[in-house]
Amino acid sequence: MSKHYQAIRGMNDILPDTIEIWQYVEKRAKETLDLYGYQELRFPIVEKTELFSRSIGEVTDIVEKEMYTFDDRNGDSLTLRPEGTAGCVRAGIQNGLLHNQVHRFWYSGPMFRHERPQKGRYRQFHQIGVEAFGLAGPDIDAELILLSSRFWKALSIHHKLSLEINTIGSSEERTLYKKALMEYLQTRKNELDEDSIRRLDTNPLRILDSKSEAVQKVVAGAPRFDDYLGDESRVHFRGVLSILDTAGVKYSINPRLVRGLDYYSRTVFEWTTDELGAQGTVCAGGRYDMLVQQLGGKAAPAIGMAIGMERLVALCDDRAARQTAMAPQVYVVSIGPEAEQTGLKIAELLREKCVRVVNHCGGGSMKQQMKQADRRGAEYALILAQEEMGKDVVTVKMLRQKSEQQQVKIDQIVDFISAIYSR
RNA sequence: GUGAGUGUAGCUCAGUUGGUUAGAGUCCCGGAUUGUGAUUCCGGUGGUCGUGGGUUCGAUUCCCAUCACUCACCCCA
Repeated sequence: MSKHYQAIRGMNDILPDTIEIWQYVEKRAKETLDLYGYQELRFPIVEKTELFSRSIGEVTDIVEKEMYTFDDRNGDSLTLRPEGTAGCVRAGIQNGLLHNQVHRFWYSGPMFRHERPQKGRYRQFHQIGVEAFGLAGPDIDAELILLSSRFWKALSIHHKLSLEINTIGSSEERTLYKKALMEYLQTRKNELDEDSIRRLDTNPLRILDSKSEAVQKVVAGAPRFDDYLGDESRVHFRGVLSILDTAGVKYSINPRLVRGLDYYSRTVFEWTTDELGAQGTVCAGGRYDMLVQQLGGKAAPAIGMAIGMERLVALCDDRAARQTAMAPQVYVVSIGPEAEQTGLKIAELLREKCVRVVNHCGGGSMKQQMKQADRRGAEYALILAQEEMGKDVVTVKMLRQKSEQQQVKIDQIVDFISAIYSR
């Protein structure tokens, strides 16, 4: 046991049993994204380390201690992507897609962060990322939220999620506010807990969100971000909310909602659930108007969101997913070399007619083969053995309900079965 | 990185106040059913009790260390 190889901590195998739910979720995702005209994009899992440290922020936890970083053979520092936006923007710039253009993109795939695993948090996890470039108005912010909301409905988990939204203003407004906040907190430093004191230097905004009651008392008297918000940011935020109101999307404004990554500005939002323990954020996003320019492109407004697949899958009812499962329609049971050959031929002809057929391989008794047919969830067993070979027939047995099995001439069996499955 | 909990058959779990052959269900294989699955009945395969060390006449059980998993903190999707 201990000598067996084990998967890397926090990196999971997804087996056929649960892959059904993944495929169901992925299918609904693509359908929804198609409805809004978002185009899929694929880019590498590895990028230059600098791309991530510059875009995510040097002093964030992700960059400081969570990245899988290694040296390439030529000495370049490379990193397994901890999130998708940086790579997406890099790909967009490199291929000239973000120059005075409007684009709506999505992508999906694994991300890597070296964190202590727990429920809903893994070292290799999967995200669906959605990004829109070249649009500055509140309408695109709202569109992303509407899109996500429609996605939850498509998965029938709408009732399990609630939307929190906030604005964190422009980076100038945030810098001013951060300074005021830090000055205030310094004066009451002795009332803060250890975590909060550490955050004073790294991420003071996070202190607003502290779970400690004592810290919350301090926070209550802190300067309010609202007072630092400029007119443009204010109007933008109101614009987003008004579209959500018109569309009937419920939300709650959470003034303490702060995103962890440096590049966010203005609108930020999160869809959360209380069914997943401590990691309740299923989808989160926000605007990042400065990032494209910061990474060397021509300045372009942008907004994006990321959906955590593992968390989403955990929320989905697996019964819904199983309805789309692809059990074989026909299982071919054959005994003897002649029957095996005939069975193989019939299986191929049926596949020609788009019938899903599993051909029993490896021989064995009829009992064993029938057992496998049942196991695989097949609807029909086609039995070919000595008796059938002598009479040029195939025995057709319905496995999912009680009915008399019947024999069909070999030259008619393909039409017989494909007639059942043609609509 | 910090803390708590849990490691017994492929899987889900009992159990041993420290005592000689470690149990059940499930799965797999065989038989009842020499050509028929799912149900039922009978039998069988399968375990260095996570790993290493200590205490003891004797450790799966107690102690220490270590590894893994789980949950929470932190952080985040």
